[in-house]
Amino acid sequence: MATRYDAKTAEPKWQRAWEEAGVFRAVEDRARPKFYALEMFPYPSGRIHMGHVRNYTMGDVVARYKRARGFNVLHPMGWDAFGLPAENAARERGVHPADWTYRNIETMREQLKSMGLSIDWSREIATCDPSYYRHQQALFLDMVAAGLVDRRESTVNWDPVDQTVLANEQVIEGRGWRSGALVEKRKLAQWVFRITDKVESLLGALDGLDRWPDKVRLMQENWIGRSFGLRMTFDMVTDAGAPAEGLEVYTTRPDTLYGMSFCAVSPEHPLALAHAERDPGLKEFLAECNRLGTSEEALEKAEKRGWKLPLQAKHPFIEGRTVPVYVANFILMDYGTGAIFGCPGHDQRDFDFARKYGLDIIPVVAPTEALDGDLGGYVREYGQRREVFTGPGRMINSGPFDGMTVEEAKEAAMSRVEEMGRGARTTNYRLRDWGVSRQRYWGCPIPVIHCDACGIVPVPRDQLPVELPRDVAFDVTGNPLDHHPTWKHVDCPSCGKPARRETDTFDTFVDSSWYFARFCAPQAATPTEREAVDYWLPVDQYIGGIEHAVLHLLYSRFFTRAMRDTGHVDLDEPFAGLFTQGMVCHETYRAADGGWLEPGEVEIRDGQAVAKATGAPVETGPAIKMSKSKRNTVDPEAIIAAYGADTARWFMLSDTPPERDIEWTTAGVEGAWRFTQRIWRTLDEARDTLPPAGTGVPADLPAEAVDLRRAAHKAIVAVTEDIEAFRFNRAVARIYELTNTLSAFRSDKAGSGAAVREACEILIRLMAPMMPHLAEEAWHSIGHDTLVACMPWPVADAELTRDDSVVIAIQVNGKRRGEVSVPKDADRETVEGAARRIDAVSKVLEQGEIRKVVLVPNRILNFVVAA
RNA sequence: GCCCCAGUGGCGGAAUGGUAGACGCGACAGACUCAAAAUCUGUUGUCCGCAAGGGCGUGCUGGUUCGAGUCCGGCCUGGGGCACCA
Repeated sequence: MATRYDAKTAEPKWQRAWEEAGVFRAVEDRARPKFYALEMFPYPSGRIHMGHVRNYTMGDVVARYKRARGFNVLHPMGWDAFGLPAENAARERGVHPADWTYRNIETMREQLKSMGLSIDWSREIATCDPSYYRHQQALFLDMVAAGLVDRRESTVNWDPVDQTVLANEQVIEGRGWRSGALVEKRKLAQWVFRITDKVESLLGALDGLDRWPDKVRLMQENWIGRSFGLRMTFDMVTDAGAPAEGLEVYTTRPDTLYGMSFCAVSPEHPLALAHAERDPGLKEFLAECNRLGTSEEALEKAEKRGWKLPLQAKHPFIEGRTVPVYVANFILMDYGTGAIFGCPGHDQRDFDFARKYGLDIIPVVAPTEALDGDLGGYVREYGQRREVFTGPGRMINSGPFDGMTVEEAKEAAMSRVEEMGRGARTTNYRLRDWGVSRQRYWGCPIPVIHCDACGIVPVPRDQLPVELPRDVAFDVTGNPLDHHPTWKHVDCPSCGKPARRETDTFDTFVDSSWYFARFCAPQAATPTEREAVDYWLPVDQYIGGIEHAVLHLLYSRFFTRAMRDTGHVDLDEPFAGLFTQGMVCHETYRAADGGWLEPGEVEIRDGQAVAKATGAPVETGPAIKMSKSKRNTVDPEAIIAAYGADTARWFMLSDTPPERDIEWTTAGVEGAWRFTQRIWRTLDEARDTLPPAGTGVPADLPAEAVDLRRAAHKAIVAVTEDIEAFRFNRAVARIYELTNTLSAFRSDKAGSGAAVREACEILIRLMAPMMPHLAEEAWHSIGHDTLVACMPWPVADAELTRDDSVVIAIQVNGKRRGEVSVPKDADRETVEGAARRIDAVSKVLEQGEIRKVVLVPNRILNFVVAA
C-alpha cells in the first residue's frame, strides 16, 4: 500500500488517460446545454509565468465543474502570437520572429499541458499562422465594404523607439506602453476602425452585461466618456473692429454663458496655426506647447499659459460685450471643437487662467448659503478665493436666467442659442476611432494595394492570405516589410499596372478581437462557421487580467458588432460573463549594492534574509507583482517539478479571493503540498474498511455515520455555491473542513463503511476541478475504473443538509449572554423558556423590566431590558 | 483635481443587518523518536482572573436599529482608474 502520493508519476499518467479518452474534445451537441469557458490567451513570450498558472487554474476549475454539471463544455487554448518582442528577439539575437515564436509556443504548450488543464487542444490556434490571419484579412475586407473602415490622415502618437504609431489607449502617461519612450505627435495616413459609429451601442449595452464586474463596466463607461452639451458659434471681430470668421466652441456648461470672460483655442486649432504664420511669437509659443505634447502633465500641472490673439469674441446675449481670444495650452484639439469659452467663475482651470492674465471673474451661480446671506459681499470677495464653486445652486448675474437652477439655466441657454441659430445641442464622446496601422513586420499584413491610377484597391479574395515574406532584414529601423526588395511590388489587381502593397500590419489588438469566435470552428474555410458560432457563442465565462478592462474588451465588443454587420456572427456581446483575477505577487530582495535577488537566491538565517551565495544580509521588500525587472519571480515549471501541478493549482485557489492580488510564499506552497498528502493519507487509511465500489448506503446507520453523511452533503451544497460565485478560497476551506471531519471519523465503526465510502467519493469529486490528478488517483485507489473527469457532480440529499435542531444565541440588550439548542423552527415560548433557564441570562433579566423580546427564528433571541 | 474600491488576530482571510475571527499559514505546548524531520493531539484576538467568569475589540467619529464589520453622514489611511475632457 502506497503511503505517499507521487505527483510526478501520477500526473502524466492521468493526463495521458484524459487525452486517450478524448475527454475534453468539444463536439457540438444541440441536445445539451453548452458552456464556453475561456481564459485570455497568452502571448508566447517564452515560458509560462505564475499569472498564467493562476488564470488557467481558475478557468479550469470552472470548465471541469461545468462539465460535471452536464454542460457541453468548450475550453480551448491558443496563442496571441504576433507582436513586438518577436521582432526585438530578431534584432537582438538574430533569430527569425517566426522561429522564435513557434519555439516559444512549443515550450509553453508543454508547460500548460503539465498543469493538467481540461483543454481541447485540437482547436489550438496561433494568430501568426496564415491559416488564422487569412481570415482576419477577409474580415477586414468585409468591414471595408460595410463602411466600418476609413483611411485617414491624422495626428498620431508616434513612438520614436519602436518606430510605430500608438493608439491613445497605448499611450500611458505620455509614454509608449511597451517601449516607455516619450511619445511625439505626427501626421500619418492610417487605417482606422470606426469604433465611434458603435459608441451608443457599446455604451448602452454595458447595462446588460450583468455578469461583468461593475468596475470594468465603469472603466469602459469612463473611457467612452459621453457628455451632453452645446456646440455654438461666436461672432468675431478683430481688435481693430473688423469682422472675422466665427469661432465654434463646445461647452457642457451653457448655463454659465453670462460669466464668460474669454475664449480660447487649442495650439493645434486652425485659427492658432493661421495666426502663427504672421506672428513669430505665437509660432514659438505653439512650438513650446507641442514640445510638451501629451506628456509630463504633472510637471506643468499648475502652469496654465496662453497667447492672446488679436481677436474679440462677441457675447451672444449681451449687446456690445466682447471678450479676448487666446491660444491656451490646456485646450485639447481632439475633444469637442478644440475651442472653448472660459467662465472663470465656475471652472478651476478657467479661474487659474483668468487670475494669471487679469481677466474678469464673474460668479453666476451662488450656493444657497450665499443667496440667503450677503450676496453682494459674496460676489465682491469671490475673485479672491482659491477654489471656484461648481456645486448646484441658483443663477445670479445672468439677466433672464437669474434665480434658475443650473439645470434650468442650461436648458434655457441652449434653447436660446438654438433659437438664435448660433448652435445646437450635441452629444460628445471622449472615445476616438481605433487606428490599426503599425509599421511592423511581425503582424498581420493589411490586405490592400496602392495603385497610382486606381487608388486603394483591396486584395482580391482569391489571393488571400497576403503572407508575410520570410526573408527580411531586421538591422534597419522602421518597417522591415518596407525595406524588402520585392514583396511590396505587385501589379494592380484592377488595372494591372505596377503598384505597391500596403506595408503596414495590423495592431495586434485586432488579432485578439475575434479569436474567441475562431475557436468555435478553427478549421473552417471562412472566418467563422455560422452553425458553430451560433451554438457556442457567447463565451459564457471569460477570465483574464484587469489590465485588459478597456482595450481588449472594448475592441472585442466592437469587433463582434462589426462581425454581425458583415454576417459572421449573430450577436453583439462576445463575453456574457467576465471575471478579472488579481495579480501574483512576491516579496522582493535587494542586496546592499542595490541589485535585486531572485527568491531562490535568498534564505533565512536566524530570522534574517541573506544571500545564499555570500551570506550577506538582504533587504526584504513588500510583495509586489512578479516581474523580471525586480527579479521576484518564481518559475512554474520548477514548482510543478518539485510539488506537482495539483499543489500549484491548490495554492492558487486557497486563501486569497480570486479577484485580489495573491502573494506567492514558500510556506504557502508547502502547506498546499502537505494537504495533498493529507488527503491521500486520509483516503488511504479509510480504504481497507470500505465496502466495494457501488455499494449503496443502508438506512440503518450509527448516529456518527449519519453525522458524517450530513457533513459530506453539506459540503456539496457549500462548495457548489462557492464555485458558482467564484469564491474558490471558500470552496477550498469547505474541502478542508470535510477532510478534517473525515480524518477524525473512526472509520472502523461497525456498520459505517458505506457512509465513509460515500464521504470519500464526495470529497474526491468536490476537489476534482481543483486537483484533478490527485482526484483521479484517489478515485482509482478506492476501486473505480472510471475517470472522475467524466463523473457527474455529486448531488446533495436535502434530508441530510437540513438541520433538525439549531443553536440560538441569547442576547440581553444586544449583548450575547448565552446560547440554547432547540428544535428547528421552535416557537417563541420554547426558545424564551430555554433562554430564561440560563443563569447568566436570568441574573441580568432580574435587574430590570423586560420591554420587548425580539426573536429571529433559528438565529437569535434578544431581550430588551430597561434598567 | 474627479470617479471607484478597500481598511477585521502575528499573516492570508471568513461572516443573507442577528453568536466577529470559518478555513489555512505561523507560533506555543504535548505525543511518537536515541534525535530530528514527517505525522498526530491540544492551545492561540486582547485585557483582568487560579478558575468560573467578565471587560474591551472589525481605521477614526457621529447616526439609524432591539441589534452594525455589514446601512447612512463626516473624516483618516491605502490601492486602482481617469485627467488640463470645456
